[in-house]
Amino acid sequence: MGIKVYNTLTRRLENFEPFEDNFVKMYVCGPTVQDVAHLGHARTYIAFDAIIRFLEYRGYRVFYVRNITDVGHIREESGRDRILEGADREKLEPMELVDKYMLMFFEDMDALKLRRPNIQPRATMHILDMIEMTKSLIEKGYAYEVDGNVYFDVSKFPDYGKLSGIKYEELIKHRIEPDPRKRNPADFALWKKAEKGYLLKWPSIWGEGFPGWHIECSVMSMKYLGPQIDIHGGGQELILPHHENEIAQSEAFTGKKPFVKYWLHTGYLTIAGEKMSKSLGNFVTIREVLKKYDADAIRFFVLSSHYRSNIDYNEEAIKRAADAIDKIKSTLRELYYEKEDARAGHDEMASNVCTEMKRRFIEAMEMDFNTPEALSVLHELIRKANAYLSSKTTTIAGIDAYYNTILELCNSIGLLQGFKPETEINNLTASGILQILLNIREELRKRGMYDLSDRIRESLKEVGIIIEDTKEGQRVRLKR
RNA sequence: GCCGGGGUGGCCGAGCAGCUAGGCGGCGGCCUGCAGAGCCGCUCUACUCGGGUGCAAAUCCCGACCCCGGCUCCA
Repeated sequence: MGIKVYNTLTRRLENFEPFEDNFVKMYVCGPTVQDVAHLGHARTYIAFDAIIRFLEYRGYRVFYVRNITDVGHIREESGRDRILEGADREKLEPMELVDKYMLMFFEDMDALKLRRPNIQPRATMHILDMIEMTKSLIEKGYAYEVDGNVYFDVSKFPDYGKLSGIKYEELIKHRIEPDPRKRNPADFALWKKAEKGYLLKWPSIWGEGFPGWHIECSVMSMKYLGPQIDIHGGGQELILPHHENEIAQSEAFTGKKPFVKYWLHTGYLTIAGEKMSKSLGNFVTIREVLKKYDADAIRFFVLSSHYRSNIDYNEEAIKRAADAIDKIKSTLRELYYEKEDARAGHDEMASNVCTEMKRRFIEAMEMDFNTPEALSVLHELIRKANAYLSSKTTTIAGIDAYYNTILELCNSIGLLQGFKPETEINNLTASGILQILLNIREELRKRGMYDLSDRIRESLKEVGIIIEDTKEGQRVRLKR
């Protein structure tokens, strides 16, 4: 059937067909590393991670670039630079600050078990490329220099607004006072002159300065992926002006359209209904959440909404996600245990159920990566697997079918990476002392000395080891 | 002001013309020494409001109301 994606550029669902067969060139806008990453960042990068993994699961090869923005960008209303503000705040050199938070960002991404990008280029390592591109845009007549600043002339690019749908009349009536040196209020900076005393600056033919915000993504995308790419992603707030400007610069520079075939944008992570953001101060950092919930729980939470919708973060929602993950693990564990007692032979029923569930899961994911629907199929599969276990008519083939299908589908969107009940269990039972306790407890239960056997169960629970009594004997697992 | 995206059962959240979404919570039953886990059933024909077009509308059209976001740094 093939994958369909919603393209912000056309505002409709399109068949996904990369420029080159099964090779996908993908760029996602990375963070400005001036502070600790929060759950809003996690939302976007997890969503794209699931998309990438699913594409790979379906046989695509994905070359993934995500940048690091380590050049400060001036906030027009305050005239201040975010990285310099951070450096002031923490009494660090600007590059020292950037290094610190970049490394922390990498740690967070790893802790969330995200597939690493093939390249994570830093803006500061591409200043020369940005200067070159800016020069070329001036030569081609798309940009002009005034007093050490270079602006892109929006009037020279008639396609401007095609991504965001903004109209020219709207564009020129800005809400904040535009720089009077611009020819047109809609023009945006490619290069800014550094005022005296400004720390982050580089020499150029226009004098000392620093690049405009948008140029870095154009440069790094084209440098590592070529003039035209398949997918460019980011949060919805980047559509205008960031992505709109990227299109203008890049297409003006190469003359090739489209710069990006499919534009994908994620919804916001909200908290109490409002967008989580640095400036509102209503953020929760990734590492804070990771102290209480693991990567799977956070991922499940994110994927239980569609990537284009907003998700509201609250304790209850993430708790539910963590419970859902536990439930899946518990079923996998049961399947693992049951395999020992299962009969040999074929199991057409089980295998048919698994094939059908897998088909429906893939179908949901192929429809613009509908993870909530895919997860509902996964839930159904779990329920069917549990019912199968209850039926007591299990075969090794049937157990394998359920076990492998569940794990395969989870892995296809990055859930339960590396999960192995056998190692989890072996590690536990490998402990000789635990085994002795279990043996004693079994004996006590045979003799009906439940007060003592329950005490052992309770005490082990206190140290994080859960014992569950079943007809087949005691089962052990670790508390979350 | 202009431009987007929304309003679905107690809560979360898919569906976007006809076919049980799913989860959580609650209730009842089964299983169990108890606990846990699980199974079965019910809660559940719910879709902001008012018109309209269809044999048929949560889904399409028109009009209200409300929420969130972009137009300023932002994933």
